Formats: sequence, structure tokens, C-alpha cells
Amino acid sequence: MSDHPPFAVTVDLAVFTIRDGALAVLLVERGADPFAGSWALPGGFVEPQEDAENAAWRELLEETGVERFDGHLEQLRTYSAPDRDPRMRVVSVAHVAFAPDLPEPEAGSDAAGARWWAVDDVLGEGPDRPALAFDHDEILTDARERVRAKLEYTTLALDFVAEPFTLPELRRVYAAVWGVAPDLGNFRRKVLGTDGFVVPTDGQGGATSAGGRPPLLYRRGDATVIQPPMLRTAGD
Amino acid sequence: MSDHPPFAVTVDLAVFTIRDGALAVLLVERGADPFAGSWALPGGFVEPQEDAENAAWRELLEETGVERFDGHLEQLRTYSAPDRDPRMRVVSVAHVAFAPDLPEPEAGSDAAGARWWAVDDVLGEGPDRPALAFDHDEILTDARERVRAKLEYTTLALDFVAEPFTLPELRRVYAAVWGVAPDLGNFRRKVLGTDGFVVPTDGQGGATSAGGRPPLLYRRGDATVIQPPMLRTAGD
DNA sequence: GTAATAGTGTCTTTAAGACATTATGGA
DNA sequence: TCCATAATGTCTTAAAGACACTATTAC
Repeated sequence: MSDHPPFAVTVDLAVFTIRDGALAVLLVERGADPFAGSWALPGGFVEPQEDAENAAWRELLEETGVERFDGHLEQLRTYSAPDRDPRMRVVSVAHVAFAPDLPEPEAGSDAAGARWWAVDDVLGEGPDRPALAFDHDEILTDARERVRAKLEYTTLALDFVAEPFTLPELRRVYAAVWGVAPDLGNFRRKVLGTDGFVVPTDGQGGATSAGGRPPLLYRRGDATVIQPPMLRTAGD
Repeated sequence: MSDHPPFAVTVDLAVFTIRDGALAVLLVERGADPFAGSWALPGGFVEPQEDAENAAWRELLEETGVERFDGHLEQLRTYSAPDRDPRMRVVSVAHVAFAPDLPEPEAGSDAAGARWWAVDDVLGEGPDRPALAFDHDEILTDARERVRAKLEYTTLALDFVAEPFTLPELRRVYAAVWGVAPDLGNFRRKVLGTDGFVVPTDGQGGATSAGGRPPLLYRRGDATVIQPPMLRTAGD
């Protein structure tokens, strides 16, 4: 067996939620070089006795104060370009996480700041677009595509809403992630017709604050996949 | 920023092809400890100046004599359990590759042997089942699921056949990977009806060696995705 | 009442499932 | 001729697309 050059191994996280009707991602402002002052995905070095997923949960807490939450965290992919970190050879195992309405983050030890950004503002062409550190632009692009795709064939949208929730709320998750709302009637038919997607509760939803019929409340069902998938086509 | 404990980073490969009508994977027999004598996925350490994908291609050549081929290679996921290698802390970036009818492999420097195995014999419960080294059982299970899933919504099956090919050949790819052949008529309707999946050629196919109408020949089209997907349901 | 939002119903179109039937070769 | 395999056609059913319509609240 050949020799084995030493690497540093890190995790990076794209943590998503829905804020103001748009898909939002948690970014930290780097306090130290390289890329001091730039915004970056939260992350850090994997410790000797933990695997990548546990490192991701730990770094999320340390860097942003976000506790382990109800939502879902999964591995995205690993980024290993030799020059992706100017200091040394670093391989990063990127993760994605999804959660409803997390508390405002607080900057951790290594970060000058931490806050939610609308993903379209980060990846778009606007003047406020922050320059992301390292290859985090690529990671975030891949992460967004993962979320968009998984809404189609899994019940992942449930991880973006707090229980109990209404179907209009759930539909707004799809609208935010896909950029277009699925047709109202077809959406309801699909969600209610997919066994185990949602289960009805007795109560009626909170006032809509703008008039209109109050929506019914639901909780998540056991299903994790949607078969056949809900396709990303269009609506209103 | 905290300190950064040193890791070794490796790649492992699940290289698939179709042999004798079954999905087959390339394994090497380990010549050195740990797990000397066990079978394992080919792989090895990533070098300082290469990324994981290039390391995968290089290790494939070094360990099995398989040259860079026409097929497709992509990252699967990263395995990082702290105790997955008894020698030291090793993080492995696993990959999957697909190819038509590769030459018989030859053992490389670190391997006592290399050959194709039917995946069902490796992951099944038979008496000839080899004990795989490290966590390669888990990796191979994940890799097989990736292949099965990607046949549904991509034109990946094309990477398992050499051009020109016949539709019965292509159908046998699905049969081998899924364990059940899709219905003949419906399969043809789907393949020929999906724009850019295959393009007809003028010629007729090689003799089937058992009598019967000779099949027509096709080449791959430009399409990479199948929309809507071809579902894994059943046939004969 | 009107505006706003939630919920239901229905017609059309697409595409898959499940076959039956025809075509073309070899022994 | 018969057998084997390839290719095509047809009927039924599932499910999505595109709407129109009704229900319930605030004002």
C-alpha cells in the first residue's frame, strides 16, 4: 500500500428554511483569513472521534447557536479540488439540512456574524449579492438543486413546516423552493391522495389575518416518498 | 479556527457492468493486512495534487488494469465512521462507475487477484458469498441502489451497452439491474417515445444465435434524463 | 354587500399496464 | 413446417393539467 498524505477534513452545511415566502439559507460572516469578511456556509473541522454527520450537527451549534432541531440533515457530496482552500489540502463533506422557522442565529467563536439570506439573493445577480468564500457558491448551487429535486419525490416539504400546519402553508413551501406555486386544486388532490403524506386533525387553522376561509390543520404522516412524484411543472 | 487533526483520504469504486445477464461488480482480493485475503472494492489513497474523481480513475487503472473507458463515473457518497479502518482515521469518498463489457481485470500491485462478481452473489445469502473488507458491504449496497434508481429517470442504461446496440440488449440491462424485465411492448414504447433516448441506424443486429427475427440496431441519443421516468414495476 | 382565501368538483389529456397479434429469422 | 425472438397494435386504467365553482371568514 502506498503512503497516505495527510488531509484536513471539514464539513460544510447548507441549512435551509422558508422565510418571508422565500427559500433562505444560513450564512456566517468569516472573522478570520482566508476570506475574512466574506460570507460562507457554516462548517468546520471534523474531530478525531466523530463522523461527518455528527461534526455537521456540532459545527451548526458552535457557529450559529442553532440547536439540533426536528428537521432533517443529510450528506450532499464531497468537494475535493486540490486548491479549494489556499492554506492547505482540505476535503469538505457538504451536508444539507431543512428546518421550519429556526430562531435567529448568533455568531459563534470564529464568525463575525450569522444570518439568514434569501437563496435567490445569494445566487442571483443582484447588487447585494455576497461573495461566498471558497467553493461555497458551487456547494450552495448543488444544495438548492437537491432540495428542489427532493420535494418532487419525497415528503421533505414537511420538514419546512411546524406542526400542526395547513395545506396552504405546505403549498407555500413548494412555491418558495420551486419559484412557482403548484396548482391549488391539483396540489390538494395529490397531497390528500398520497397515503400517509398528511393526517387531518380536528382543529381549524390560525386566522389568516387578511380575511378568507380559515384553513384546516394537519400533521405529518408516515410516508417518506411520493409515488408517483409531484412534478415541478406549474400553477398560478 | 480550531486545530485540524490529520486524516487519510481514500477513494473506493463500485464498477458495474452486465455479465451473463446479471449485474456484476469488480472486486479485488486484498494482498496485505488489514483484511488480507478478503475481497474489497478497488480503491486507494488520494494523492496531494488530485481531486477524488481523478484519484478514482487512477486507482482503477493501478489496481485492476482497467483503462479509462467510455462509461460514466460519479461520486456516490463519503463514508467517515471513525472506526471504519483499524489502522488509522480514514475517510473514503466512494464512487460508482458503469461500463459495457470491460476486459478481464488483472490484479495490480497491492492486490492478490481481481475479478467480476455477480452482485447478487456478493450481497446475497449464498455459501460462496465473500466477506467484504471494511464497510464495503454497505458501500456496495448503496451503490446498487444508486444504479437501480438512476435507470428509472436517466438514460444510464446506455452506458452498459456498446454501440451499436439492439433494444433487446438494452432491455436486458434493465432486467439485470432490476431483477425483472420490463414488459416488452411497453419498454419499446417508452424508449422509442422518449425524444433523444436512442437513434435508429440502418443496419440489422447480429444473429441471435438461437433463431428468431434479427433485431434492429440503434445508437445513443442526446437525452440524459427520462421524463416522465420509466418505473420499476414489472413485466415477464 | 365585497374582497380574500380555502376547499371541492369535473372535463380533458397523457401515459402507463396488460395484454394480443404480426413479422422474420434458423433448424 | 415449427420454434424462437423481435416488433407492432389495442384496450383499459391511473393520474396529472386546467380549469370552474362553492364555502367561510374579515371588513
